[in-house]
Amino acid sequence: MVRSPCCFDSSLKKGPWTPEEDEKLVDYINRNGHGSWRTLPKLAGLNRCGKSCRLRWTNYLRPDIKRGKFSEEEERLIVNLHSVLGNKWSRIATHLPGRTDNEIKNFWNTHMRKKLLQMGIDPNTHKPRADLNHLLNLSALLFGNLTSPWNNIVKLQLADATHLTNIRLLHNLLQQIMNTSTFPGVTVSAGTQNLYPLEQLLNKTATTSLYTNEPFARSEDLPSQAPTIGVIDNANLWASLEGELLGLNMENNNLIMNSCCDIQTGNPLRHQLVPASNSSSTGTSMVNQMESNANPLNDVVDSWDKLIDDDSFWKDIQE
DNA sequence: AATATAATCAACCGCACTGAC
DNA sequence: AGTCAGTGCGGTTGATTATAT
Repeated sequence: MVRSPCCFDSSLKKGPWTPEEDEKLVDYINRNGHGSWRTLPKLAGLNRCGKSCRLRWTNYLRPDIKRGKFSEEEERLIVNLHSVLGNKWSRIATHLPGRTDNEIKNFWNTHMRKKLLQMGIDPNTHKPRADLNHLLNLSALLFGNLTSPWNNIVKLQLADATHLTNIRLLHNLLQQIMNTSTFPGVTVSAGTQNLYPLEQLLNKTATTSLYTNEPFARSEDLPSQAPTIGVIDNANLWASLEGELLGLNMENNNLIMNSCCDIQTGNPLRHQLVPASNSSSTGTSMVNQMESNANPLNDVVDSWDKLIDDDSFWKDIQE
């Protein structure tokens, strides 16, 4: 189509609006409504193109605009919405009363992108960052070791797990590991058996028995299940896995993640998060237990989507 | 205090979409 | 069905402000 001629009219003013111009625009719209944006500037006595007037009004002068810092709740909502809708700023804005698409876009590009990157999350895909260097750096967060190949349980210990970011990094790291049968950039010794991915990461060598003589972990061999995925049953420790992902605080200082895996496929069968003081236990309390043929950590990531308890939101994304 | 660099965000540009004719 | 005006949207720019050196 032919572009609006006002865009080429060099006699029209551009750049920042003066208070006088703002006043003229607000006065006019309050008295008459905006009507046709193209004709508005002339009627309002403004030497601007209609587009500029519309932008100024919708992004700045509208009376219902909420200004100031984004709340944590708004931040969470933006991340969740963005994970589903992508860069659909105007649609995201419909879920944040008083915020404009432009404001949300700016906020995303200047704050949230950076924040997610620091958390090890790709802001475009909302999945763990794939670059190897980052993942290798994460390994520095992990200490402890691989133990008990015989009972097929891998233990990780995370120092100072009070730091939410570390927990998220751990989740993301594990997801990356579970999705990777051959860890990128790490030499795998010749032979028919893959190294257990976690061991590759930590540059340890697998014992033969882990891969050849070990019975598969079977669900019936494992402790009984907690009924709901993601719910940890000790409220004093942790409200829920979902809550953790959305920023609730953890109060314990050390966690053990027990990960029971199918030794043939490497797929995790379930995970337990238990405080370090209970590390000797493989019991069922204080536990996030999962059983799934799919990667349960995918469920963790997917749960972000499910956290939006808003009918209009779901209607929106089904469109 | 002066300067350089980074962060912020209002505003612009141009393409896409919609509805009237 | 095609054209066009009006409007919406998302990416980008660049002026301003904040922070670091």
